Amino acid sequence: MSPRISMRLSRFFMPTLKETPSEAQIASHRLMLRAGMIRQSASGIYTWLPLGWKVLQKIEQIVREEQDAAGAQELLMPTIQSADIWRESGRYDAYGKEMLRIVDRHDREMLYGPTNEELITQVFRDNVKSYRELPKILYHIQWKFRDEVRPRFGVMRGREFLMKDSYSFDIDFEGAKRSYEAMFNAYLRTFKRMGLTAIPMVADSGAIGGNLTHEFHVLAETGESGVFYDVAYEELAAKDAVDLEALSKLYAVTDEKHDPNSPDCPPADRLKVARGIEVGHIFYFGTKYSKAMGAVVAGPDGNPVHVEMGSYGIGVSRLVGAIIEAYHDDRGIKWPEAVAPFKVGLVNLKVGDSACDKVCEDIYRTLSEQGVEVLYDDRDDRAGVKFADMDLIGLPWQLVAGPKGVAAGLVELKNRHTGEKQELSVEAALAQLTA
RNA sequence: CGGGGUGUAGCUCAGCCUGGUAGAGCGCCAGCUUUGGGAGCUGGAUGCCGGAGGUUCGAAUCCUCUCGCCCCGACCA
Repeated sequence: MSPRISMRLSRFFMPTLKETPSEAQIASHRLMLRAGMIRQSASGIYTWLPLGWKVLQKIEQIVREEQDAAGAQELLMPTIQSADIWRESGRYDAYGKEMLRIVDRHDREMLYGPTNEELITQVFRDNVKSYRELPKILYHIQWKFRDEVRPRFGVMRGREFLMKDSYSFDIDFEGAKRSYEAMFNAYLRTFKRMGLTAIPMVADSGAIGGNLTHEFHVLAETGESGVFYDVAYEELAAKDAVDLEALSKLYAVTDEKHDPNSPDCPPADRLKVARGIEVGHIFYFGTKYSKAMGAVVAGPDGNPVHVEMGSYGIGVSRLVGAIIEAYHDDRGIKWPEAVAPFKVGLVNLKVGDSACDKVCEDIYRTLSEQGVEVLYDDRDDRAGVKFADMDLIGLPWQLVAGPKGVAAGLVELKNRHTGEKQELSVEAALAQLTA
């Protein structure tokens, strides 16, 4: 069954809000509630309504495609895990109250996974025995739970969140480094496809252990952490083929690691100061888990080798908020086309007027048949309400048909990003939207 | 986990100090008018005033306990 790509607003479950719910502080949270994308179900836990769910799936799909393109293979691990494997790695006690612990009916200790290193290591060690099967990068996109003391900012800092996590397995450090670089590249491509400028920052490896690690921060005025980076980054990142070597030499750090006296720090006129939202984190951690959990393969000489591992996370649900932080104005969201829930919002200004109805129905059918996702506002409502809702939900294109224009054979096409409007024939509008 | 705030209609909030028949705007329903940027008029529905206990003739209002949510900090993808 092919997915329904278009929708009539009169039937679509999209409860928009004119006023801002008092619980929301930042733009993305406010707009997601107002646009009818999410509703909070408990602190830091959200229901994704149809509009939000569509965006989440678009983002997820881009992440998936870039992981696949980088040679990673998708699988799906469960949300609930046994405490046993976490005892093997030693993290069951080390992980604090952020871990949601559960007891089943047989009094077995379980937990809702905050991450999956243990589980993937178990799967790997039970099924891979030879270096010949390496390298491998396995990933899944699954809901995680971390019982944050203080959830906030809507889906940007929820307790339940959707995350893509990949795990690489290599026979030696050189291999692990290649895997790391493959993921590094995939991340740059992934965020770029979503219209985001994501800067890899030198990150503190902290408790995870390892010496290769980067955080990817999306630039947004409302970002939670301050970031400092070399202006040269922007020119390099704008190119299609990213020069990793050059890029990795540039200065880019979060505020807690910023050191103006460091010899690496560029002079003031080349140092950019901005705010960022962390949307990805990659790190190499060597044999930390393979040693603790006995993930061993036979090497070329027949002797057992502990595999070299790395893990690579992307906050998929957080990205929805991050993109809105980067793309909105005081009227609402301005989706980049790649992640927009629909490409076109078709506005019938006078439902019931036979000429308007006919033009809109024709456009709706034609675009849908050509694979263009359309949200058709066929509600019997006032123009102001329709324009306000369209601006709020932020579809990239608004195609407006009203009695005056239709009589002259014209419709209006508005670009949500630029605000630019053009009057043109139906044919010309369709041509532009299907190009 | 420390500090602060808040809970009254679907949403935003008033009422609480000083106890006495539960309110406004928006939204929703019906009708009329209106029709290119969140319309106007008329009529209507909607609340265990977060929960439990207490004081009182009488509690949204005072007291005690409790739960939820939000903000600041510490923590985090």
